[in-house]
Amino acid sequence: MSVPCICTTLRSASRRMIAFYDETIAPVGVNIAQFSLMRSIARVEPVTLTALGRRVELDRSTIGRNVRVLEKMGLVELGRGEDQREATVSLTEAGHKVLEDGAPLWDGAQKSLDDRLGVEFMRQLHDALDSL
Amino acid sequence: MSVPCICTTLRSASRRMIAFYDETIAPVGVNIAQFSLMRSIARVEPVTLTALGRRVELDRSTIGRNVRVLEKMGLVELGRGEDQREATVSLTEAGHKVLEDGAPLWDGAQKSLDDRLGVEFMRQLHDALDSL
DNA sequence: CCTCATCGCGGGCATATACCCGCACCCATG
DNA sequence: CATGGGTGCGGGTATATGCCCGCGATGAGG
Repeated sequence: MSVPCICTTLRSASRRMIAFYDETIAPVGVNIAQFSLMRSIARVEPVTLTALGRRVELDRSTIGRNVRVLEKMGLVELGRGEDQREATVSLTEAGHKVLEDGAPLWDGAQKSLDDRLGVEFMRQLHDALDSL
Repeated sequence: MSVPCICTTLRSASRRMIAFYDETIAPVGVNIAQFSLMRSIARVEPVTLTALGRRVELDRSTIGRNVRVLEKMGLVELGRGEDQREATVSLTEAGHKVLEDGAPLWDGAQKSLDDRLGVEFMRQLHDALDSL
């Protein structure tokens, strides 16, 4: 009866981890969701909102809104694809700089978790979460 | 380099699991966050917002807002504690009914995951997430 | 009995996220 | 070349969540 469902446990763990990573990455001025999205953009820029959404498994409208916040921060710029319907996103120089500066912080967070819980454990957890 | 951090993986898994549970529990008219919160309330009602927040590790203001949504839905009712500052929450009859009706759905979701991934795997995953 | 630090809340602000609607654009078919 | 189905987006709506500020209630000291 008192056993919470895996969903609740997962949500809770997710919130804790987000807080941890947000704090870690804060010095460069973005949160982990933004940093993560920017990393995804960097891999395929320029990319349309829909394509990006499919890659990161987020609703297109979510991508659109999150990207607009990054645009206001001057970290990404929007453009037009050949297809006039498409809106494309690319990182600005400032955006690339944020990724560069954030990388060591991000690595540090990852490493501190690996140290605390073990690389093998983290790898297995990673695989387990992907299989859900 | 292409290895996403555990945080991203966790957030992604969390979103998928929320979608799955939301769909499962939808017939009773609430989402998994609300259902989960109501289960927590049921265990200790009546309870103050702050105390509830501490129990479920959510910010008090988040609790307040989420509870107000449930109140508008007629599933919980707010009251005053002896301490005039305190706002207390309890489930209404309708609220208890939702928990009752939702329980088998919730169990079904849990079971389908256990069947697909194995009880032992789920237990380990659960423990792993709690340790984060 | 009167401060003053503390505590509990509501409300403001910002982001993340999903779903739905309507508009504009593209292209294959007739 | 005209039309209609499909596609990409923006905007509206709603929930979840955190942080911060200010107000009112409490209670420990003086």
